[in-house]
Amino acid sequence: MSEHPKLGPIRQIAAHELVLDQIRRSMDSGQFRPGDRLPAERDLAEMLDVSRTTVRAAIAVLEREGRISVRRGRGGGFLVLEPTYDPVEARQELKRNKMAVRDAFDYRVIVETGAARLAAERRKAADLPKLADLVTRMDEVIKAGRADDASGHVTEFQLLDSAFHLGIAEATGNQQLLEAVAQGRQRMWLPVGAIFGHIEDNANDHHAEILSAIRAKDAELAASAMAEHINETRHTIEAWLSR
Amino acid sequence: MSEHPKLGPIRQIAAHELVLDQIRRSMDSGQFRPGDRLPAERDLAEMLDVSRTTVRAAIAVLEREGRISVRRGRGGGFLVLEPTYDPVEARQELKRNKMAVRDAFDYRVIVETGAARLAAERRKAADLPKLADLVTRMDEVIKAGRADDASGHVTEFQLLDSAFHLGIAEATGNQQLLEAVAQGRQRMWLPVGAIFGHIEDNANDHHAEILSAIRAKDAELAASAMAEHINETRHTIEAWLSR
Amino acid sequence: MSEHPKLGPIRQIAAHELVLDQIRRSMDSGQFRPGDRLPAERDLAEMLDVSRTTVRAAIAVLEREGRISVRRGRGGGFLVLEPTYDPVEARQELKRNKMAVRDAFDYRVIVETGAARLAAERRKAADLPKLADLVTRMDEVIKAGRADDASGHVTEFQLLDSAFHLGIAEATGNQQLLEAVAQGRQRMWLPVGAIFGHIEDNANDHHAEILSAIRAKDAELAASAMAEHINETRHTIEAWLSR
Amino acid sequence: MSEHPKLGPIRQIAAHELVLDQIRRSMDSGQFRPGDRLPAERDLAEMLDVSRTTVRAAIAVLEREGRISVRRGRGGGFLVLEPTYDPVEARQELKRNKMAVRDAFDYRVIVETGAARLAAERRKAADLPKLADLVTRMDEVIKAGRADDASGHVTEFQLLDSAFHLGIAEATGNQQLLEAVAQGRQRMWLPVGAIFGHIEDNANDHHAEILSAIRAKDAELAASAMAEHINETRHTIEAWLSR
DNA sequence: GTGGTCTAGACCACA
DNA sequence: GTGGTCTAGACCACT
Repeated sequence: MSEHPKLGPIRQIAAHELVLDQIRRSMDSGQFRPGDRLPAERDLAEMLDVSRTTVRAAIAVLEREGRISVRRGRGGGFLVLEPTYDPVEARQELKRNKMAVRDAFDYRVIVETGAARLAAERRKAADLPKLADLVTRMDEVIKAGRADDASGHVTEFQLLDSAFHLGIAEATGNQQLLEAVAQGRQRMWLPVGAIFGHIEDNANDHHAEILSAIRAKDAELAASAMAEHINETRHTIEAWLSR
Repeated sequence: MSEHPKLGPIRQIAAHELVLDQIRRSMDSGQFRPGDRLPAERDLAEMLDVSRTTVRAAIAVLEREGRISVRRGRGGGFLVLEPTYDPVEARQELKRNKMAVRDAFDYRVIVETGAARLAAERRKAADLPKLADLVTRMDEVIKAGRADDASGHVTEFQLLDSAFHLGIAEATGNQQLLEAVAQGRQRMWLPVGAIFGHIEDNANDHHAEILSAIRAKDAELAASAMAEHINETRHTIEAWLSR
Repeated sequence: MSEHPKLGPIRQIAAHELVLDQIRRSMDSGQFRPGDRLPAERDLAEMLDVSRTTVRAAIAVLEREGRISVRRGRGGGFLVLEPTYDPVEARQELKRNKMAVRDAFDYRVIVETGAARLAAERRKAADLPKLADLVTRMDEVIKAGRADDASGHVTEFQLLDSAFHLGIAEATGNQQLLEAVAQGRQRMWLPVGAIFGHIEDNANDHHAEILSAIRAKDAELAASAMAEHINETRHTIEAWLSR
Repeated sequence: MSEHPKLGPIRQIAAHELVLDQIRRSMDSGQFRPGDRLPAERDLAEMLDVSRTTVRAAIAVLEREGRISVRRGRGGGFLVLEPTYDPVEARQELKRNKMAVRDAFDYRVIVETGAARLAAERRKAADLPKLADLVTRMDEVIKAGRADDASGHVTEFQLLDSAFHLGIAEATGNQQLLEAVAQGRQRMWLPVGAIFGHIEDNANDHHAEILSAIRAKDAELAASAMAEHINETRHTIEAWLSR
């Protein structure tokens, strides 16, 4: 009945390391992809709220790693390069990714299913319109054929989808849960690199079902619908990873 | 289907702030209580892996806050003081704590129940002896009457209990889940300050039940036993908070 | 027995300043004279291995100084203007130049005489044909009457002459000496502005004499012939400066 | 008769490169030797008139090269390390050094002998006392036995000696010559690394002889005494290099 | 309008 | 009092 915080070693991380992490993660997660340009040095500095010097320290590492190429002058910038391909490395990477996907979905199923159940119990009337609106808009996107995007960029559908799942977590009124859901979704994308842009045909049907259960305050139905929904995504992604 | 990591502001924290946080948390969580002495400066420095200067910076803040008293010479050290009592502050604090406990237990129920279910499905034979041993040792502690401890210090039972819950998470083979369980337990204790040392009479019965379900690979039983166990702790703590 | 390099201030010079210096020096030394056009911006940029922007920065200064006039469009370019004449300034300039000429020739006499002596001692057989060829070609130029050139441009004779003197320095096998000779010759021309194109009648006789001494490995003769040769040039130039 | 300055490529050198050069040269020339500490970062910055950042860029290179070791905290600093010894490299280095010494002395003999001759011709009465004083002081140093110094640091004698030779160049009234003498002396020390601290027994006798010739305005005697003096140093150093 | 470099000053952690 | 890091701003060269 414990698990007290003990006094453990302090690890201070240099700001430029943090910057490096963030940029790397952004590239890994497909926010910036080969052929894209990173924001200008000055913009990165502002977005990250650090000085240009600090940004440069991180950029220098990325350049040495061969992940970006730096060009000067107008129209220059940081060009995201194709990752160098090493078959052995790639196989290990795939294996690591499969494990990561498994872990991430274990976590998502548990956390989001729990969140859906709790949301069904605790949701306020005011939580519903926002969620309903998101479902409607996702429907429109799908009908307009804008859902599939081979480009791998963050699609309109993905943004709406994300807002829906986080919206449910928000309806639980539990901040910790909201963070956990966000984290779970983030980790899900890391190994996939967001290159994956496919949407299951019935994804939004699931959303509607979940919403309906939450509206009806049917906790168990909300939970099971969410579980089914996430597991479907899981299978799609696992199949894609093994393609 | 999104939630990409975006580039957000970097926040670097000075080492002495981190030290300060850790010491504060240790005092808040009852690891060090009024009348105790903190470890010597050099020991703190070594434990935290920072220089003595840095420790001093943190200590100075605590002294200014009146949370510790610094005494020099032989028999000196850092004496933890009684927190100053402010009734308004205290009431707000209580309210905040109730919310925090609610959130923490929401989270624990979801995450640990999910972990128990998964552990029942995935556990290997090798995972069982360790868990069984912990249950046996907790039994001994209880029978020896060493379980209750008004001192607020980390008790033998708490350590074993913690090891048991984390052991289950470990049996899922999912690192992310293990971290989530650890985090949930840690957050549970923050608002309680670990001053609370009471153990429910039947806590270890629950443990045995959970273990038995996991051994039998009965996922649903493991999940429900875990849920019941955590909810019981929840009620005990909520009652104590409202005392 | 010392004179160690000490740590002194670093002075970094902007690229456009260096460009400015070079262009100015070229004009001062008569490589470009009033009425001439400087090479086109893109050509200057290429010759100097800098960007056009940088060249423009230098050009802008020259224009402000009234040393060139910038004309746009076809037939445009950078027209080198007549330097504005100021009698007081001119007299001071002359005096400065006389001193500079004296210093430069002190240096040349010392360095090139030493180089000639050393060349006579160390020259390899392979060094001789090249020097002999240069003497022959200078003879031809003189006989063809192409030696005198009032235009102030770098003449054929001057190029050959320079190659001869540097060739001797090269025959010593001492890089430092070669640099010193090149530097001495360059400094000699700075104050004269190369407007001076007169060649002493017997200049090439001296060259032949020096070469002969070097061929014979007669160090003292090589040295004295070189000294006499340089001193003759010195007198010619000093006379011209006082005209 | 030319050697005009032509338009050649501009090479802008980053400030930190210049800093690097200076520090390296200082170490190569023995101003800072293994076991010494370089001046503190802030002091270097001030001495070199650049910012600490710029100094650090240079220091980082030296550290990567393994030429210095960086220590933090009071009493820390930049420790000059023993150069790593590589026998093949060392032999090549020796050969390069022998050539460099030969070149440097070729140059010194020529330039300083010329300077001595010119000084004898042009010296003013006011030039003599300073030179005489230096000779006297060197005598004292020798008699006091302070001349030899195995430590390799810049010795008192070396400083006086340097001042004497430069003083002669100064007495010619020719700035260019003064620079040339300074440069020659500097280059002489580079390959030797100033580890060499031996003084020839009769070094100061030579000085006295040279001074006496200059006082007497005997140009040829001044020249020949200087030549003999420098050649003696040359042999000493060449012998030392081949030890 | 991009990256490249430098500056001056500050705060920090360290010994 | 040392090096380690960051900041805010500036100027520069390039495209």
